[in-house]
Amino acid sequence: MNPKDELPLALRTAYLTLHRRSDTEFAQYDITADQFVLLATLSRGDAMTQRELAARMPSDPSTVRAMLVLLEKQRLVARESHPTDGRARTATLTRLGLRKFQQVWEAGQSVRDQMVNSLNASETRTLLSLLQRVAESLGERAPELVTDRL
Amino acid sequence: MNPKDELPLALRTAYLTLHRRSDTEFAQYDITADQFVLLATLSRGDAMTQRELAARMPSDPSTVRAMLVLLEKQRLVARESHPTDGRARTATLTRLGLRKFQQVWEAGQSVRDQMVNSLNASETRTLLSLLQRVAESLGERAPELVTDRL
DNA sequence: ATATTTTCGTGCGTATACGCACGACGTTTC
DNA sequence: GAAACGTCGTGCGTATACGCACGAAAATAT
Repeated sequence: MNPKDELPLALRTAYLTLHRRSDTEFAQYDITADQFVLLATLSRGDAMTQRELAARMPSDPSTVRAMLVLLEKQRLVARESHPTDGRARTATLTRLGLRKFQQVWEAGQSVRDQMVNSLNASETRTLLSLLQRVAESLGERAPELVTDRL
Repeated sequence: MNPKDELPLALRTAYLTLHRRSDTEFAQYDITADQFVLLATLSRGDAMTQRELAARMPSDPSTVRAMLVLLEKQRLVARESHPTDGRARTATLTRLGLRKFQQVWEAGQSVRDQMVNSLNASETRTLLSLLQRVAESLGERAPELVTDRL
């Protein structure tokens, strides 16, 4: 078995393990791991359209909408109509949402610690960089048949 | 922002990107990326209990059950009662399921290629090894308060 | 200015991911 | 052998992940 062939499964395993671990850690704050990602994204650039938010997470716009509906019920985020674009709605953290995020960021510290406690600083940087490159190379459109001729 | 703090999001982004890419690639075979993982797991050790299958994927047993129900409808897997354990049911690839898996493995080649086309062989091995270590360190139980005393 | 095209959010359908509680069966203990 | 305990699969509930089709609004073309 080539390393190449194992890579997808290893990536899947690592992610799902992280996700489970995060979910259990955040459960005491009545928040899911994915909601944490959404809150974190909002906290680093408030008041963006749902689509922009989805692009940054990254996630599907319709998924983000469903999440926003739930988070809005909990008063953690607010959606307002966009000032200039009549189609769009912007999402922002409420004050409660910001507080919640700060709390949960603290709680997540233990997960991040546990995640890297088997890596040294240099390995952490390496892993980060390799993950980013993989995501980038996969993010590009599939190499479609050349259509220049048409 | 420390690399440590970005690592979880980078892992998430890389995995979700891979998952989306795989889903679109496998769609023409009427199969999802996760179903591919299940078939691949079965193909490397046929006739295991649902729980064993779940442990190897890795996934939740109840998730695996739902997937098996769907795959059984498509005649790709079969479930039989365990020969000795009256509780358990074993899952196996049908002949159709094996053929399907072989086809889809071919189709997945392009995804795996695209995934590593920005990495050289050494980097691929490094990434694989780092991912495995991260998964391992996260897989252990959360560092609970020591209970030796009790 | 009007017509075409693109973009935004919404709503619906399906598949995963997981937790939890239940009944059935196995294993262990006494 | 009977009772206690553990393990397997099932069924249900919730949250994500995504595709697709729709109407509304913006951007573009003519």
